[in-house]
Amino acid sequence: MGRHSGCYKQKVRKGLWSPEEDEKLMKHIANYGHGCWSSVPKQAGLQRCGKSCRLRWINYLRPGLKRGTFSQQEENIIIELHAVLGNRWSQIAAQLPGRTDNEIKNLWNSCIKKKLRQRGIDPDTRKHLSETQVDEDKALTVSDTTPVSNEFDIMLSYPAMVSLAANRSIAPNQRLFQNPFTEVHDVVPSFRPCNQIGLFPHPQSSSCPEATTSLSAIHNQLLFLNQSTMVVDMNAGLCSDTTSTEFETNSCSNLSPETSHPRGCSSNGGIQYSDAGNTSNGRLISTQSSSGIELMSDSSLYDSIFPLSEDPEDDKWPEYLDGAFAVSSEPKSNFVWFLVMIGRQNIITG
DNA sequence: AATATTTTCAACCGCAGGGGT
DNA sequence: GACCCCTGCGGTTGAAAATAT
Repeated sequence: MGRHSGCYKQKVRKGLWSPEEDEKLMKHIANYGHGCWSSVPKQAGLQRCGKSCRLRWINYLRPGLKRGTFSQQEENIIIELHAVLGNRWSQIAAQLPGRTDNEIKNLWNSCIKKKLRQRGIDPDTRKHLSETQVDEDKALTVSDTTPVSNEFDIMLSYPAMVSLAANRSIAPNQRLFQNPFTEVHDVVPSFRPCNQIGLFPHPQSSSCPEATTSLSAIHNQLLFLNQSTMVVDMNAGLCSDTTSTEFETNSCSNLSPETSHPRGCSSNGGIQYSDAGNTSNGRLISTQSSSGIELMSDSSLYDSIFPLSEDPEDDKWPEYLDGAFAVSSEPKSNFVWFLVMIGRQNIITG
């Protein structure tokens, strides 16, 4: 099972692609499409295996690919999504149009990991590194004295916001996006990331405070979100009849429950959860199977996430969140928005 | 300017799942 | 159910480029 053919059957070129090879591949796909990748090299006159052609196309030749360095916002999104999805690069890439999973993986391994360590965060466990560990990392990269941007600081605390939202321990008019390692004690004294949630343990808050209320459905969702058992149909987005464009183009402050909440959607809205047995080797298995856990038994997920609120203050919530998700031109995925709205929901109902 | 070291990133590799037979 | 083929994913490698000495 699984042994890919082609590369073993004949002598194939390896290594970097020449411009001539690129041209052949592009011409072939432009004329005939890729069809079955295993037959592409032969048809295109390339001495490569189909797998190599596919990779070259996806990672380099495919139209619509962004080139160049990642923007700060893109980095932020990657950090957020990695906090929830882990090394599911393809799913992260699906939220960043024009970026490939390979690119994102490389960025994470070469750049973001380093930055996180320099901020005292273990990129793998998301736990705070000991002082000595931080010192070691800094010593290893002593040449890199560039201060981390404010935006980066802000986004480092985003997972904490999600965690915080789950604990319902912050009032709407409090600043949400603090650097958890420098300002949190002064500005948001009630900030208590909970290890039970586990997204962003505060260095001085190793124990989870007692639950202020019984676990809400949303809290449960957050627990799910933080586990490898989450299954999200990224392609479906949040709602079949609500395009991502709607989120991308609407100013957050204009988002009212009536006009923008995707009411009338199917109850799962493209998001399913499965039990732990539905993952394999850390991979997600998208499933509609009946074994999936239905999140809300008597109301839709959307009713929970996007409640009809009587409080006009509620609709200002997106404004509070703008600090982290500068609205506007940057693509804002439904999934990222989903995370934001989970936080919003908890605060509203908290 | 030459060399050593580090970083970046394109590409490879092996594995797993899906679909067809 | 077993086998084969194909695609897709994530970890890893290693050459090229950048930077330091």
